[in-house]
Amino acid sequence: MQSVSHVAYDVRRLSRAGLPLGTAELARYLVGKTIVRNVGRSRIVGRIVETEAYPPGDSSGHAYRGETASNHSLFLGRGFAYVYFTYGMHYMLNVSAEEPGVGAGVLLRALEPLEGIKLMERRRRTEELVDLARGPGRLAVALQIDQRLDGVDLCVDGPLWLGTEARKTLHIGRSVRIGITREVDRLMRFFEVGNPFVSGPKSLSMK
DNA sequence: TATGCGATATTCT
DNA sequence: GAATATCGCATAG
Repeated sequence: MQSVSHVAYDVRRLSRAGLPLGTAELARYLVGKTIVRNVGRSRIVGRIVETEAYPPGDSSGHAYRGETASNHSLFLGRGFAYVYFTYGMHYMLNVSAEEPGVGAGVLLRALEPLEGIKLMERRRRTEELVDLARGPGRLAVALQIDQRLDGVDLCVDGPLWLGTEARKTLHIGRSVRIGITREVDRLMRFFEVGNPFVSGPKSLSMK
């Protein structure tokens, strides 16, 4: 029997012009879209099922205190990768939002694995499908993300890009964000309702 | 399902 | 020195 990881999905790159203006709008738009990681001759494809918006002026966002060497990618305009390292061991992958010169980003928090599942299993050291990319740290490991991908244009052919949806997206829910201590009440987290690959407590992902 | 803890490195105070 | 957009393992309910 053919393994799921060998199915080729017909996903095409999202164009920058097609990305909505506004950080929250982009975060919502990206739920159901795909992310494609080319590594060597193989590729990994995941369906984005959970995101968080960190809009301009939000004190929980990394761009809040202005542009620095480390958060530069958040200011490139929309559709670029912003990769950072936290908790001493985890990389996080964001998509920059807003116009060039304005710092904002969308954190990709969870994927539904579609293609390259064997590669993800190897990297994650587990064969538990729902755990491969559920949570931002796991997602980065599964996609082989590190600081070398910081600043990559996600709208051109290359090591990492955003793709069209592989299937219809049903209901998109909204909640507070996870793991932050400032601006905790803003409803800036988006997810596909009922999708088992969404991270966080179930109580946050009902609607 | 919830809560607690330790691991670990970069950034900011 | 403290905090951190987390994870995996432990234990309890």
